[in-house]
Parts: sequence; structure tokens; C-alpha cells
Amino acid sequence: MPKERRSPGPAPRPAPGGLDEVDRKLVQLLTADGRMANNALAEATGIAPSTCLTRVRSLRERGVIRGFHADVDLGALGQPLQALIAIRIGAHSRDEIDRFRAKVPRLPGVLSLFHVSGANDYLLHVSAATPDALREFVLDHLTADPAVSHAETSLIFEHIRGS
Amino acid sequence: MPKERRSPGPAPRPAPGGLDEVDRKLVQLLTADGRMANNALAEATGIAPSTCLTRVRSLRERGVIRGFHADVDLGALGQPLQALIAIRIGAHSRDEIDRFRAKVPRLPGVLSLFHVSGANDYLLHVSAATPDALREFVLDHLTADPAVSHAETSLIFEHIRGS
DNA sequence: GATGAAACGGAGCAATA
DNA sequence: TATTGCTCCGTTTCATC
Repeated sequence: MPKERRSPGPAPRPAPGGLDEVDRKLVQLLTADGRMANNALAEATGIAPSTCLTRVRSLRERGVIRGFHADVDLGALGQPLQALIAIRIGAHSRDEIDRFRAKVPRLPGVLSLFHVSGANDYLLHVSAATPDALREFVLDHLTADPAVSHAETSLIFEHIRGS
Repeated sequence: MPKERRSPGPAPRPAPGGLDEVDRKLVQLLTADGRMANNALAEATGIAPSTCLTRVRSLRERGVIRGFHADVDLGALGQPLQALIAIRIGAHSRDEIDRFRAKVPRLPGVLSLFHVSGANDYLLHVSAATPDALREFVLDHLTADPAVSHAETSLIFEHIRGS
């Protein structure tokens, strides 16, 4: 059977970021299932396995794909609580802010740190084993930090991933 | 060589969630690198490859590991902008709220939807191609939604993953 | 760049201890 | 569980187009 043909029409898309249709499909497939076998990837995108290997490697080398990670149920790991903590930084030296920025992502339970515009400076996504552990985390690592002027904790009732 | 021994002391941890030390190490390794080969996993945890296979499969079946996903640079995909949108729900029927909750995660560019405690009801993490696209997203899908009473957008300057 | 064939290595299974 | 042995499939390289 001949290769599947693009229906006649406008030129093959300008390709944002230098990615063609196949690249984007590979990215989409690997986002949905990061362990999909190279074989299956090749078939799903209509290219040869060897070509597929080259493509995926190129995507990683170019930094389009940064890595692959297991999606873990934190509750099963004994961390059933999650919270988002809005943080305001007091007027301080750049060094102090940098220190804060470097320290926080390594704290236990930290899932993500967002530097945001608006009334708050940072939004911190954390997990914790118990309400007490969460409270301790905030007091020990945030309230006590000289760079932090205000920290407001919101519990996460539910976290739904996008498409 | 004899198996590595735990140093004398308290009993082998109670294992939160029914996971032993090996399970937790497997989870940790697969969180760091979701494509790690079964061979390497076995060696890193000090168990036999066949056992390792069983362990990992069990972790997936028990839902401890939910899946594997590629971590993608959205900028390279033509979506260089990210935002967090704080959403307040007006007093409405449960049905309407459920409809909102079901609709939002499927909207284009949506990365995560958090249902949170506090002044805001939801926090929406989205990506967009341009400021205009973001503005349109908010107007079309959030402001225009009858369930939404207020939406406040904060641009994300930087997003750092935790440990 | 993309491809097919061939060499290589890992995955997965079963029998056993 | 660990071990062994075996098959099968996927991965990877390379010459070629």
C-alpha cells in the first residue's frame, strides 16, 4: 500500500518551532504514554522504526522533550495532602531572592514553584503527609525565611490534569 | 557477597501505603527517569530483574504509578506563554459546577485544574501561544461561562519542578 | 533525511529451588 | 523471591537510496 497521502490543499503547515507534523504527533503520543515502544510510535506516525528512533532522539537533543517521568499517586506514597501556597517576597536584595528561589524547589514535598505576576510573587505546590506536617513546612521553611513577607496556604481538594 | 544488610536499629519501616523500601525506591527512580530499563532498575534496587518486573507491574496495577509521560518544552511547541488563573464560582446549581469542572480540563492549552480552598474556588494552569490567545481563552471560556463569577490571570514568569 | 535488513540486547515467561 | 534458560520482540546500527 502506498504511503498515506496528504489531501490536496494548503502547503504543509509552517510548523511552529521547526517541528513538522510527524514530530508533533510523536510529542503528543509520548506525552500521553511516555513508555510507548519505538515500534508502535513508528507505526502510529507512519514512519520506519529507525527513522522514528532518529526523530525521537532529535526531539530530546533539541530539548523539545525534556525527559520522561512516572506519574505517581502521592496518596499511595503516604502524602495524601496537597496545597498551593501563595508567597509574597519582602523588599530584599537580589541575592536573598535568588537564595530563596534556589532553596525552595529542593525542600521535601515540593512539587512545583511558580514565579508569577500579580499580587503574589510565587505560588508553591506541595504535598504533605498530614495537616500538621503541612503547617510545620510552612512555618519552618516559609514563614521563617527572611525573604518571605507573607504566605497563604490553600488546600487542594482535587487536582485534574488537562487534555 | 551477602545481601546488603540494614544497619541494626528500629524495625524495617512501617511502609506507608503498603510499600516497602524497594517499592519506594522503584517509584523514586521511575519518577526521575520513566524510561529506565528494567535491568537497570533491578540493579539499582538490588533485586532480580524478574522480581523487578513483577514489582513494577504491581505498582501500576495498584495505581501507585498512574502512567508515564514525556515532559515537553511547551515553548518549542509554539506555546511559550503560561498563566495561572484564579477562578471564583458564583452561587449556582451543583449541575452547573459539575459541567464547568468537566468542561475546563478539555479546553485547549489547559495543563491542570486545581480545586482549592480559600477565597478562590479553582486555579487553572494554562499555556498559550500569544498574549492575545490567552486573553481570548479567558474571555471565551471563563468570563463567558455562567458558572464563573470572577477570573484573575497571573502570568507565569518561571516554572520550576520540585526535587 | 528516510529506509530495510541484520546484529544485538532486553523483556517476559516458565520451571526450579 | 532468586535463579536459570529460553524465546520473542524491540532497539540500534549501518549501508543504501
